[in-house]
Amino acid sequence: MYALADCNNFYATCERIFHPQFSSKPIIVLSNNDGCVIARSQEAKDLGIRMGQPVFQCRDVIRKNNVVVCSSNYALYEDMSRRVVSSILHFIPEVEIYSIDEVFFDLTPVADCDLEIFCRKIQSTVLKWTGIPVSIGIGPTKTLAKLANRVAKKDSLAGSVYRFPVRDLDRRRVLAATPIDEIWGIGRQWAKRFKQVGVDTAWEVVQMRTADIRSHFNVTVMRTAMELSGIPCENIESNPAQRRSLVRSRSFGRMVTRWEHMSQAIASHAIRAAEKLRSEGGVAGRLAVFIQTNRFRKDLPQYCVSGSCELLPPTNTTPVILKEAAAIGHGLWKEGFQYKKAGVMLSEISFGETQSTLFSDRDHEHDAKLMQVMDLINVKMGSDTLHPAASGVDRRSWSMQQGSRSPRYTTRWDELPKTS
DNA sequence: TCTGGGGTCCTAGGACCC
DNA sequence: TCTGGGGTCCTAGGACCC
Repeated sequence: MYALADCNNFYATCERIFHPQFSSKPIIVLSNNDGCVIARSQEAKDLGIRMGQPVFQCRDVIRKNNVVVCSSNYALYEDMSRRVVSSILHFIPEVEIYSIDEVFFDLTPVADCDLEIFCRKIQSTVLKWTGIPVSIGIGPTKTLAKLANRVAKKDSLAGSVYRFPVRDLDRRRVLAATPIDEIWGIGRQWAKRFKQVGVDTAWEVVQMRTADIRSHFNVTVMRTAMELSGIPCENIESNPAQRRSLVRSRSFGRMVTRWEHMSQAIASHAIRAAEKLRSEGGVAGRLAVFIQTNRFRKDLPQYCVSGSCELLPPTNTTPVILKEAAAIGHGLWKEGFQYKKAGVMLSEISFGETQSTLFSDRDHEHDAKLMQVMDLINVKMGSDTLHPAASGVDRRSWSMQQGSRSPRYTTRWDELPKTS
């Protein structure tokens, strides 16, 4: 049996923990640049504020209902997430961290216990230790655990923990009550295709012949269908597969029209990407840079391009990546457009021993030492304490906007919560 | 005026090989 | 008039997830 623990309204809950005065108010958290709504408390959901909705579209609702608006604070959410996971690890030896607010685990080690009572114990402990309410779904496959989790959240009788039923009749009832587009792995496009062939619920998916699903869809959808009928196709991945690519990108706070600013932004993304790669001990064999205008401004000329180059030998050295990124970016740059976004992608990532090259003029030992010192200083004194000048000193003309970010209460000494 | 960021997997089609 | 069969590798694009 599998379980999925999912934090309720995670980002909104994190904000509330440190601002108890918001506990009864509707509260939303915005994406980077304060653009879209990416998390809502129950009260905000009840007001009809949609997930992913641009915030300017719901200004009226926000004003009329005194909705509390927060910029996103990932330093805080990531640290709270870590605390939730370590609380769960007190009960179960291995978990799969599926996302910042979801954890899968295998219940085989505790098969003798009453699984619901066991999960309720986890639930109450996480709440006590972190302040975060979690809902837990239990099922014979990950897809069914996910489905059970949805019931745990919606059904007030479930009390935040729900086990997918064993009896055929109950099984059928729960599956029939699950609309096609709420199944994990079935998004908008597949849901549309299912509806076209007259399939609207999870129960109807289970009734289909696998061969028919395979021919109408693909193997991913077929696996989902099998999981719905109780045949596991996915295991718990407690050792996450090593990453294959890494992206750092941001929309600009204001439109960028000068190469000077664009080059700073590209440099800054390249620096962050290389830093992240080093922190994981990888090297990249390919580098790509992209720049874009604002796709929502149909009235403005659009320009959306990317370029890439091989990194030989594969590297994680900032100056090397920086130099290549600047060259690619400069090749893409065209005057006369208003740019909205830029980013850097590292791919063909490998770990451990890598093939060297005969004709390199770089002193790799020296590079490694330099990067180590730079990373050490930035970890100790705060990120960006030491950085190449290419990313600029005054970044106001392109850096993102965050009107109301809460302090990084749990990860910065100078932002600790104060009591009086 | 204002619209996020970061990933994975699968498939089809083209280039190329013998 | 009539022009094969069987592979691999790479890339772009589409789907999904949070």
